[in-house]
Formats: sequence, C-alpha cells, structure tokens
Amino acid sequence: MDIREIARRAKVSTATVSRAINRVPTVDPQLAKRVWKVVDELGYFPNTQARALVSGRSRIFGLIVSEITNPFFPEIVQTFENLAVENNYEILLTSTVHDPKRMESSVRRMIERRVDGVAILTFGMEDTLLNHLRFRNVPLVFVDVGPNAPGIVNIRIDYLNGIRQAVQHLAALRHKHIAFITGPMRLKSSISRRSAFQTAMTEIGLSSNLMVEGNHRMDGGMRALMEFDKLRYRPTAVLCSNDMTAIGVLREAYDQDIRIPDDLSVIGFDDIRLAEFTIPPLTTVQMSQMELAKTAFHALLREVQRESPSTERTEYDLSTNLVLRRSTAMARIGSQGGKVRKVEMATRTP
Amino acid sequence: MDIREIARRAKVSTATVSRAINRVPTVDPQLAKRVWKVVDELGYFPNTQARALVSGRSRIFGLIVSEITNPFFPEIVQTFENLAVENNYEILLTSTVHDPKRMESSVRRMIERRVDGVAILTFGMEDTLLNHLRFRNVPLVFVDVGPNAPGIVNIRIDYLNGIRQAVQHLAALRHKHIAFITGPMRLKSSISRRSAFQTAMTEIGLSSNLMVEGNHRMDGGMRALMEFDKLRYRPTAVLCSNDMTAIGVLREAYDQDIRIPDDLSVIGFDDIRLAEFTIPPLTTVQMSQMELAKTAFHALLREVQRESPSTERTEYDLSTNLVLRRSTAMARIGSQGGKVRKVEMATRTP
DNA sequence: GACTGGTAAGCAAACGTTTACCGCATATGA
DNA sequence: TCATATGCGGTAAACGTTTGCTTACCAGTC
Repeated sequence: MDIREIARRAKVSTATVSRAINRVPTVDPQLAKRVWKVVDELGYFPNTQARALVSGRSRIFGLIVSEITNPFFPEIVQTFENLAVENNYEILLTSTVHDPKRMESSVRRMIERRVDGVAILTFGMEDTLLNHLRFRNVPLVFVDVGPNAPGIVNIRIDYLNGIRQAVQHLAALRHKHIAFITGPMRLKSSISRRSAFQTAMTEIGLSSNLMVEGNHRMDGGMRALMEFDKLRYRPTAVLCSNDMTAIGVLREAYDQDIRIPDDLSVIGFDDIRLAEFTIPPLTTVQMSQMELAKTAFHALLREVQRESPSTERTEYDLSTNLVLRRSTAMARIGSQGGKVRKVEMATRTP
Repeated sequence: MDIREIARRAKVSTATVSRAINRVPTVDPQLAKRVWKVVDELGYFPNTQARALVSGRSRIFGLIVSEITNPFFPEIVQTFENLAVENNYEILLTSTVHDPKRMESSVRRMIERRVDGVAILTFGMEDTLLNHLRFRNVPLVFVDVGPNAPGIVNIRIDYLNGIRQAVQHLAALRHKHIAFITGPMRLKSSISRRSAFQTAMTEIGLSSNLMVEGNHRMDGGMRALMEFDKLRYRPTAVLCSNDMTAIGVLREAYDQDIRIPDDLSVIGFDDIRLAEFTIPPLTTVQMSQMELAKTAFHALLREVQRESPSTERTEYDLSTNLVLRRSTAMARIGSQGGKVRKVEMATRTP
C-alpha cells in the first residue's frame, strides 16, 4: 500500500496525495478530504525512508550517552523523546559504555542513518570521529567538552555556582574538614567539578587537600569512604562529584555504622530523581537533566531549521544550585567524623 | 558522496561496489580491494534509507516501554542496544508514559519507520493499535499480556516461583502477618503478582487479606506503609509488587523510625540494579531484565530470519527467584511491626 | 473573441541503493 | 576448431516518496 494506491482510489495524482498529506494549502479542500478519506480507510502511513531519501532530511536526531543504565540519563532520554514526538522526530539512541569501539560504531550508525543532528552527552570524543560528523555538516551539540569550533553548539555548565553553595552551606554548619570525592579524572567534567571545589574552598580560606578519586559509581563512593578511615584527620563532611558516588557513601556509612548526617554530612551532585529517596534524602547540587535535554534538543532544532550553515559558535549556559535535604547537619564540635555510633549501638541493642 | 562516486573512482560499476560492500563472495578480490580502498579514502557510509527502500528491511526493531525513567527499563534498553549493535540493527525506542495517545503515536512511529519487529514491554495494548501492526505482518513480542494469536511471541513470566520463595522465606522467619502492596490493578502483571502471592500464602495456610494497592512507584509504597498504621494488626513483613514500591516503604519507614529489618521485613520484586544499594540492601525476587531483553531480541531476530510467516504461536518462559539480602529478619515474637523505635530514640537524642 | 494572469493539478525526474537479468570472456569437451 | 558451459561484471529497473516544471482551466480585461 503506497501513495499510488491512494492516488488511484481517490482518483487524483500522486502529487496531489503527497500535497494533501503534507497539508499544502493550495490543494482544494474537496480533494484533500477525498484523499484523507482513502488514507484513513486503508490505514495508510507514509514511508519515512522514501521521504528521507528524496527530501534529504531523516527527521532523526542522534543521542549519544555513555551508558543508559547510569541514572543520570533516563530523565534526559525521556525528555528528549517527549520533545521528539512533539516535533515529529525520532531519536537514535546510542551508548558508548566507555568503549572506544562503541563510540566509533555510534558515530558510524549516526552517519549511516543520516541523522539531522547529534547531541553528544558523553563527555569527550575523539577528533577523527568528530571530523566524520563535521565533514558532513551534521549539527552537533556538546556539553562542556565541545571543541571551540564554528558550527558546534556547546552547553556550558556553571559548576562553580552550585558547588560554592554546597561548600558554604557546609562551612556555615561549622565544618572544617570537608572532603571531595572526584569522578574519574580522565573526564573533563570531573576536572571541572574538582576545580570548582578547590576554588570554593580557597575562597573561604579552607584547605582542599582532602580529595580521593572515585569513578562516578556507587562502588567508587564506598571505596572512597574507606580511604578516609585511614586518614589522621577524618572529614566531617564530604562532597561528591555525582549522586551515585554519594549513594555509595551512604551505603558504606550504613555498613560501618556511621550515622548520616550526625557523624558525617554528605552532599551529592546532579540531583537525580533518586536523590529524593535515599536514606537519608540527599542534599545535592542540582543540574537539571530536563533543562539540559531541552536545551540540547532545541539547539539541534534551531540548527536544522536555519538555512545557511551556521558559522558562529553558539553557547548556552546551564546553572547549578544546591538543594537542601537531610544528609547534612551541624558539625559536632571538636570532633571528626567516623565510627562513633558503634558504642551507642551497643548500649541500645538488647 | 554515493555509490556511484565510488564506482567512478574505482572504475567499476555500481553493482560491483554494492556487491563488494556487502561482501558477496563472487566478486574478484582484486576489485573488492580497489573498491574498499576508495570507500575508506572517501569515508563513505552507505545510506540506510536507500537500502531499506529497495530491500524492504529497515533493520530497525521497535522497543515500546512504559517510561524510560522507571529503573526497571534502562537495563533492558542497554541489553537490547548491545544486541542491536552486534546484529547491525537499530532500536526505535518509544515510551507510552501511560498515555493512550502516546501509545497510539508509538505504533504510528513504528509503522512509519517500517520497523522489522516490535517488542512491547508495556503490559497491555489496545486491540485496534495491535491490529495495525498485525495487519502489516510485523513480528511482535509481548511479555505476559500478548494475545494468544498465531505469529505473536509471548514471554511468560513465572511469578509464582519467586513469590512462593519469598513468602516461604518470611514464614520460615516466623512471620504470620505478611502484607502485600500491589501494583496498579489495571495492569495484568499486577494482577498476576497478586494472585501468585495469594496462592503462595494459601498453600501454607496463611491469610492473604493484608493487601493495599500501590502504583509501582515510590510514593505508592510510602502511602501503603501509612495505611498499615491504621490497621489493628499491623504486618511484621511486607512483600511489594516491585522494587520501587519497596524503596518507598524503606523511605517511609525511615521517616517513621521503623527499623528495617528489625521491626519490619521488606521484600521487593524485580531486582533492579539499585536494590543492592538501598539501605538496607533489599531482599527481592529477581526477574532478570537482561534475560528478558535477550529473549525478546532473539525472538524478534528469529521471526525476521524465517522466510515463511510463522503460523504457530511461540512462547518463552522466564523464571523468578528470591535473592536474599538484608531487609528481612526474624519476626519478633508476639510483636507486630510498627513504631517502636521512637521511644529508644528519645533516650538517645541529647 | 483573443489575450493575460492566476490558481490548482498532473507529469516525471530524482533521491541512493539492490538485484534480476544479460552479455562477454575464458575454459572445457568433442 | 567450434559449440557449449561457467563465472563474473555491468545495465537498468525498482523501491515510495517529493517537487520543479508544465499544463489546464477559469475569470477578467481590452
């Protein structure tokens, strides 16, 4: 069943059917109605591949993420998809799972399907791959790590604002030994977060030498907390490079009977949906995934709709903000964080 | 840059280029090498829309889920994608967000993009929509709720096995008052889980009248726990229709100072990745998302590869199993679950 | 009545592949 | 030497749309 079948039955030409379906205003309302009647009767749906072939637009946007199972992304994917249906686009979702081969295959898939644009949310991409895309004039949106080249849209994240709020919140609660668990240091975003932390600490005259490297996953947070135990001056508060790390800290603290927030204050980063439901609910720096997705999508849409290939480099800004929940508390005077609870437990347990 | 350009430069016909690229064995190795050389030099990638148009296969599988932000799905999507890249397929991911309009648009998008098959993981679909797909002979995979019709693959979940294990585990821990928080009762899967619970309870002579309806989300679990407070005989253990509900219970228990598992044992269902990292780690019934995704994908692949449109109805089985973690404990003799801790707290707080 | 201008519909080319079919060259057997 | 078989490469049709150009029709003008 194709457009010709419709044309035959509606006794018009295929051109008219095409125009009617695409709601071209010059077609006579009578004819259009006749066409639509047949279309509905037969349950006809236009073939997008044929459309794409002749029009040169696939109406597909690529979305490259690092891994779909990272709770940071589902919200983004969902928002992206919502916008896609609103605008008659499809999403080609691809994940690199931190594997260069997969990154390469992602790019290949994008090109083979002739996507109209790609949002790259994977914090880094090899130049040769990037060039494949650039060479074909595919509109590109990066977050944070895009090369500073014409025709590439960058979404810049203002890490400092939220992290400063977090640090100052802890300082106001009398914390002096504030630790930071970084992300994997090969990631630009990890580096940015860490230097925001250092800046914020220095600003208020605190030392930022209490740092250990995590991996943006829960086990990294767990291990980091164990690292702190070995230290002479244990932190009374810890800021994490993302929420998953913080959740790992919460979990390890539970195992070690370190009470959160009484014995240790914890702050995360990202504000994933789950942060509201941890135990205790996690105070964290919000970086809105919805905003991020919206910005990326609309940037792509804008690039696609402009006729002349954009030459200036576009930037968008995304701010971050502390959201207070229940994982921080006043530092206990003169004390360090750590295993204090075990004793109390002993008195309590029957 | 197209196949003709390659042909011109390699001084062969487009047919030969096509054959070389598709690794048809009859083409002379010399020629093939020449073709590949040009292909690599120019960075040529075949246009999948043109391929799809002439071959009649899009090499796209549809994947309809209810919402991507539900932590049950990312694992499935990831597995699906991994299999897709292995087999040179793409995924058209679509979510219904529990909206009939979106369900309809999902189906339309699948048809317009001419997917080679659809996995429907959304626990139910209207008949008229279903017929659009069936009419076009699109291979379909359902979980649990597929109509019992020829050509439709169903993955049947053995809820009873896992739920029986859960119930018997609780019974062995001396629990008598075991509650169940259902999912939304318009879902077939919710009904199946509930009746598995009833069966398992009846089998061992326990009454299964302690049930309240949840919504498969955290807030549903929280509300359900509050419901129990109003009861004369409060449960000492609660089984949840999914893990998100259980996480809600954990969270509400934390707010009410109900200790898990000391005061209340909690068991979830699904075993999402997160279940290992709740506080305390959640004992739950595992229904492997990876297995589910693999089964669905391979079923689709099989349907696509067979030449004659399958006429017999295919079924696959997926079993469920209890995985023990730390959210269950011995029932306290003669006691009911509930707010006992608050008193102790009072003695502890300075 | 002939011409012009405007509007709406139709014709046919084009998009980038795959593949059925054909033809040519070489090998094979008589 | 010639007829036939074999194998490989090329020609061109086909896939289902969109859209530039042409045509047809009608009304208005002189």
